[in-house]
Amino acid sequence: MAKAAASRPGESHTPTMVDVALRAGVSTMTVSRALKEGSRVSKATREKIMAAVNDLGYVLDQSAGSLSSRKTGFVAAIVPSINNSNFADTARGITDELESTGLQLLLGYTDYTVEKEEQLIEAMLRRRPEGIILTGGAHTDRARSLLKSAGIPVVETWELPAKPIDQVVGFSNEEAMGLLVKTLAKKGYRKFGYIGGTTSRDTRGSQRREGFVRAIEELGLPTGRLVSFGVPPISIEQGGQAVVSMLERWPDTEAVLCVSDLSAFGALMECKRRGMRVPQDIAIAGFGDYEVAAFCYPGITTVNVDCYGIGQQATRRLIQVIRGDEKRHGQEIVLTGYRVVEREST
Amino acid sequence: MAKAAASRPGESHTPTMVDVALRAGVSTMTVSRALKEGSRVSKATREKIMAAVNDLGYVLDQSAGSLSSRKTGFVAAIVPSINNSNFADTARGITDELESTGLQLLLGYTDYTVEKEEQLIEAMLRRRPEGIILTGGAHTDRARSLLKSAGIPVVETWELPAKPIDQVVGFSNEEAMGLLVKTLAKKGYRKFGYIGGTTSRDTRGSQRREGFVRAIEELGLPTGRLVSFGVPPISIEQGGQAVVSMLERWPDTEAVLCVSDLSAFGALMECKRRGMRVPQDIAIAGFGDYEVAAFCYPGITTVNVDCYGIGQQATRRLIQVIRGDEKRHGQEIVLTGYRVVEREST
DNA sequence: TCGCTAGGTGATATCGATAACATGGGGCGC
DNA sequence: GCGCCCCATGTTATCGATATCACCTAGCGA
Repeated sequence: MAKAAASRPGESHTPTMVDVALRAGVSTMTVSRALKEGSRVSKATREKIMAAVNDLGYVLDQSAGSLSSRKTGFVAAIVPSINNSNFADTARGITDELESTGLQLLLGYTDYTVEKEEQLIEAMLRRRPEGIILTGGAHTDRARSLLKSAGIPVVETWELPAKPIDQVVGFSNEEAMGLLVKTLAKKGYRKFGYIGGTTSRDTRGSQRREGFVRAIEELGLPTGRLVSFGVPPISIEQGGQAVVSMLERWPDTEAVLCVSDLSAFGALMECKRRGMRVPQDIAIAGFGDYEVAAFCYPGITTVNVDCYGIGQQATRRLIQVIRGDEKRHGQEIVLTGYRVVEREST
Repeated sequence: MAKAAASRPGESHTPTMVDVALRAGVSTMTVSRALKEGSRVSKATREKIMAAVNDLGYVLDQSAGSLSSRKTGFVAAIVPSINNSNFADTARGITDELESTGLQLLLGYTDYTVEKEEQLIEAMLRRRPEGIILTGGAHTDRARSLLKSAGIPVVETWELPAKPIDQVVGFSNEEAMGLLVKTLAKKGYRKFGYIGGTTSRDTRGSQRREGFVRAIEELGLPTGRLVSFGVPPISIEQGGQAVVSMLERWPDTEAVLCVSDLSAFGALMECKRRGMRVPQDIAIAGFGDYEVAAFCYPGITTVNVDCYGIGQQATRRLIQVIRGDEKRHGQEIVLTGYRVVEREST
């Protein structure tokens, strides 16, 4: 009766499945089945087991379960920052979509650097997730190689990487920003300025800038009005400072496009503070359709991207592969929609 | 040599520690030690092992490690919503503080309901976290009992629960809102209104309302101007709608206090949209010191609470107990600071 | 009546790592 | 020169669950 020692009365330890099995008078295998839905255990037995579980306050140990079943039930997701509401929305899309599946999320933030991303990927792979969702297509070589040998489905999001690792759920930031430029050009604006961060750390930001530059060139409009300000992610405050610098250098700028709604909002508030009329004196537009852009006054023209849907769809793709519903046909790409939302600021 | 079968050439499987050990010509125990810093392995051996690790692309399996060491390296944290920047800041405080410790975060959202919290607690306890951080002091009985029998340190945050489970890192929402009222009363405002959500789901919101009501009574000011609007968390948009309803019912209201900066911002923008002057026609204040409150125009008077610090300190308390640096003396309470930040809106 | 099927349950062997103890070889003090 | 101790490493026994296969008992058709 060596095993029974585990349930020696008076000993206070976290109960295991053996304790439950002994108390219910069944084998651990039956307990295991009773606790997993969809397996065949007679009603009477299941009730006995549930009673024992409640009496003992037993909680299944998934670490142990993962080891023998070789399935951890984890999904990893890596976003640049959770303090950015666009990515927080994506994270929520992921979480909501995972909820019914019993999979659990491991979430990490890169602070917009590929080095931190690599560290996170390595740390998370130690937990043997069954799939992983990344933001963007920029990764270190080592990260790529780690992911490759992990042998799990990978979904890159929020961009359309030139060299996808596996699946992609995203959109072209370049095109989206180009569409915004064209929409505003149609309204008659001619002298466009752009506000973004200084480095290429934020690849989506860089792509938007490229989209801006290219669209301006295609339309034959005055070029070169680019203000870089601050390390990405560029904040509300920096948006305000950047617009000042824009107006000092190019006072006749008619429309300012910003890398995100946060900087656009900062720019807008700074202009209001200085008594400028928006859009009469200057038009302002952002990117991302943050809540603040919709409800501030004047409302900010922006590009709505389906943040929540990106998370949701990325997760669905992952689940399909994990559940084996689908043969893997690599490098599948899901395009998510975007649309320009015109508001009072332009 | 049965074990050697695991490294049979040509077989493609995820390498285990046995594979590394064989390749490096040492035992798995030595590999295990080499991969854990702070254990004594000779330099030569460690290099051989690292070479084997790199050759094979080996990644440690922590599920297995957790099982034998009986330490999972997980810390669980449960917040109402990650889409609220106050809680996102707390989450970041937790993450940052965990970074150097090798502990990994399991993050979950309750959507402001105790039922969902209970589910999350149960799901997370299956992963055997070494500690858990909760938001607030409202929990179901079952949640309390699950936590008790889990035998891990618990930190409740963001409030001062009447009946703490274990440790607490937070502040009195009631007092903080009271301080805001008193500060504004000192400036001469007399007719105060309050905007908050409709239900008690958001316990911090309820506490702030109580703090408001009590302060108004203590000061002998006109009472009763309370507008409840929307299911918590109340959004920017709802703040705008609520202020309209406030002004319809009590047009002579001098100062409107909102449960959070988001609703305050919505109220402010709605007033601007209607051409009202803030603070001359109406003063507006919020709670939480969100980024938007600092940089909108006019800036919103608010109560700054140390969101990031709450996460940081909660994590520190947890780590101290986990690391055993400290004997447990239950129900320790850490008060975090708050301060009124006066801006242009009042 | 027999055998066959299927549902319910149990016995055993792992999953991949680490704790705990065992071992062996050198350095150092007296 | 002897003995002790410490460092580096190996051996063995788990950690707590589940996959797999075996087994048993009804129920049912031929």
